[in-house]
Amino acid sequence: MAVTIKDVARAAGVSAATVTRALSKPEVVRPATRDRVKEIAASLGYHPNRAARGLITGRTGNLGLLVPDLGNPFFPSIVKGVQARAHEADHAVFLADTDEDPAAEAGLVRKLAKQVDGVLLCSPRMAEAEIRALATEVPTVLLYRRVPGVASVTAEFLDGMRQAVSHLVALGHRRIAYVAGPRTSWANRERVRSLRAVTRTRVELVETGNVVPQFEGGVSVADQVLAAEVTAVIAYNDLVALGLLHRFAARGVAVPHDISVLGFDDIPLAAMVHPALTTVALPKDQAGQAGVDLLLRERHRERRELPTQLMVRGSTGPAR
Amino acid sequence: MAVTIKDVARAAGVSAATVTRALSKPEVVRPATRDRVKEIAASLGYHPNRAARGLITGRTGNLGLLVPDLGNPFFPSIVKGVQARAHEADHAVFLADTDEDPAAEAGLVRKLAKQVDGVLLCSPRMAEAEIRALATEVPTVLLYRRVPGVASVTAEFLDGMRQAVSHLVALGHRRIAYVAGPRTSWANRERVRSLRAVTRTRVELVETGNVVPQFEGGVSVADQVLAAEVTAVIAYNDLVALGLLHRFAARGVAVPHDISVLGFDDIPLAAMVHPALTTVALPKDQAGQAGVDLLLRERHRERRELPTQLMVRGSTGPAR
DNA sequence: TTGAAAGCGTTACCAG
DNA sequence: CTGGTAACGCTTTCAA
Repeated sequence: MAVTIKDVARAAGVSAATVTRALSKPEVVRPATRDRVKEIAASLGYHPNRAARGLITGRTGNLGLLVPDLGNPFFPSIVKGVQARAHEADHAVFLADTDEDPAAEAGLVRKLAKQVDGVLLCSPRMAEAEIRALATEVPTVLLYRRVPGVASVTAEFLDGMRQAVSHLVALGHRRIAYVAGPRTSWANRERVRSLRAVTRTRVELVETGNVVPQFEGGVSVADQVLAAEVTAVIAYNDLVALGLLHRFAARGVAVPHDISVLGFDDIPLAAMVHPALTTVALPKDQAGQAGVDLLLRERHRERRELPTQLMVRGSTGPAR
Repeated sequence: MAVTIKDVARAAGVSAATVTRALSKPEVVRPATRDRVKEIAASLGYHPNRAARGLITGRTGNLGLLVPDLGNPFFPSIVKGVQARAHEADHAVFLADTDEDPAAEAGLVRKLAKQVDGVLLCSPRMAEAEIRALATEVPTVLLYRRVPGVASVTAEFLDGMRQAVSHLVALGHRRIAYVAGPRTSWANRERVRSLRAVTRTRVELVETGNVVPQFEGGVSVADQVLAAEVTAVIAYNDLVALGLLHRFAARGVAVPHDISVLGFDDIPLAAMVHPALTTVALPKDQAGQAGVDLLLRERHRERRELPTQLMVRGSTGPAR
C-alpha cells in the first residue's frame, strides 16, 4: 500500500490539513511543525497523489502531446523540447503518436483531456473544425500550424523559403523542382504558398505530385525529378530529401554536381549523411518549449512565430 | 465546465450509480435504461474522468515509459511499439526522456508511480539496486536489460553477435575492432561479453575505449580504429557506426573496401545511408509490445527474450 | 434492476 | 497557526 497523507499525519501527530500545508504552503505553518512534518514525509517516502490533487484543484500537473509520427526524427526533437520545459515546470507528459492517422487523433485527445492541464497538438492533417472544437474543450496550443483563434507556435516559413531560394539563385539555379508533401498538410500548403511567393519572378518552378512525408516518398519521386530537367530540387522535408539523395546515388546522379538538393526541418540525420544535406532549420526544442510556456501561462490566444535558419551543406552547389 | 456523471444522470433521470453501470457493466442494467443512458452520455460528450476512477479502482489506465534519449532513433521505435499496444488496451502513455541522466530517472518514476498501472523502464545505466527498489513500489518491466527478480524483455544478444561475427569471419576477417559504448551500460557489458564468447578462438579482438552512444562517439573514435589496423569494426550501436562511416569518408577510407563496418540496433537510418549499414536488428516494436503485455497481464516475474537478425548491407565486404 | 451512501487521497474553507 | 469538514468525480457496497 502506498503511503498517503493520513499516514504522514498520524506519524507526525497532526491533521492531514497541516501536512498538506506544510508541504505546499510552508510559510503558513509554524516552523517547528513544518520541519517535523517534512522530515516524516520524506522518511516515509510520501509523494502526494497527483490524481487526487487534480480532482480538487483542477490542475493535474500533466500535459498532453500529440505527434503524427515519431519515426520522423523531426518529432522526437520536438518531444524533447516539450519534455525539458514540462519537467522544469514539474509537469509530466502524455505522449500519443497518431501514426499519421488523423481520424484517431481527436478521440485520443478527448480521452486525455480530463487528465491534463492542456494539450500540445502537432497535427498537420486534422480538420480545422475539429481543432477548433477541441480547443474549446481543453486548453490547446498548436505546433507548426495556425488556426484562427487557437494559440500556436510556428516558424517563419516564408523567410526560410526565401533564404533557400536566394541561396539557390545565387548558385545560378533558375529552374527548380518542389517535391510536395501530403496535400492535406498545413505545412505543405504553407510551403507551397511561400515558395510561389518567393519564386514569382526569379525562378521557374516545377511542382511534382504529392508524396508521403517519408524517406520512401523521396525515393519514389526521384526519377520524376530527374526527368523534369531541373538543376535543383527542394523537398517537402529532410526525410523526403534523403530519399531523393538515395535514389540519385543509385542512379549514378552526382549531388551536388548534377543536381542540388535542399531539405526542410534540419533533422539530426541531415548532417550525418554524405553529402550532408543543405536544409532550412526549423526550431524544434524551442518550439516545444514555447508551446509549453503558452499552455502553462494560459496564453490561450497567443501566436508565436520562431525564426528559421538555412543550413548550407554539401548537397547544394553551383548550377551546372 | 466538463460534463460529469451527474450531468448525465440528471439528463437521463437516473442515479449516478446507474450511469456508471450502464457504461461499464451493461449487462446488469435494464436494456431500455442502458440504451437511453448511453445515448445521452454520447450526446453530451461524456467521458469518465480517469483520474477519479483510478482513485477508487486503483487502476489508472495509464502506463509510464522511460527512455534515455529520444534523439537516438532506436528509442522512438520502441515508443511506437509501446504506444500501439497500450492504445489497443485502452491505456495512455506517460513518456519521460531522461536525457541520459541516470540520476534523475528514479525520481521521475516515483513522481509518475501513483498515476500509472505500471512502468516500462528503458534505462541502461540506472543502478541495479535502484531498479529493484523501484520494482517494489510500482509494477515494472525492464526493456533491454535484465535484473534478477524483475520482469524484462530483452533480445538474444549472444545469438546476434554470433551472426555478426560469423558473417565477418566468412568474409575473411580475422582481426576485428569493437567500439565500446558507455562502461556502465548493461547493453554494452552484454555485448562485450557476447563478443568475447563468440570470438574466443576464431578472431583477434581489439577493444577501443568507451564512447558516448551517439554519432559523435563514432566520429571521435574513428581514427583510433584505423590505427588499430583491423579489417572490420563492430560498433556499440548504429549511431556510433554512422559516426565511424562519416569520419572514414572524410579521411578517404573506402567502406567496405578498406574496412568493413557493422552496427547494432537496425535503426531506420541504417538503410538510408550510403553505403547502407550492415547491422544486427533488435526487435523494437515487438519489444515495446511485449513489455506492455507483461505489465498488463501482471506477469511481474516473467522474462522474454526476442530473436535478433543480422541485416547484411553494403558496409561489410571481403577482408582486403 | 435501481438508488443512497460511503469512500478513494487530496485540498479549500471556515472555525477556533 | 491548526483542525474539522466538505468537496472533487467516480465506483462499489448494501438495501430496497
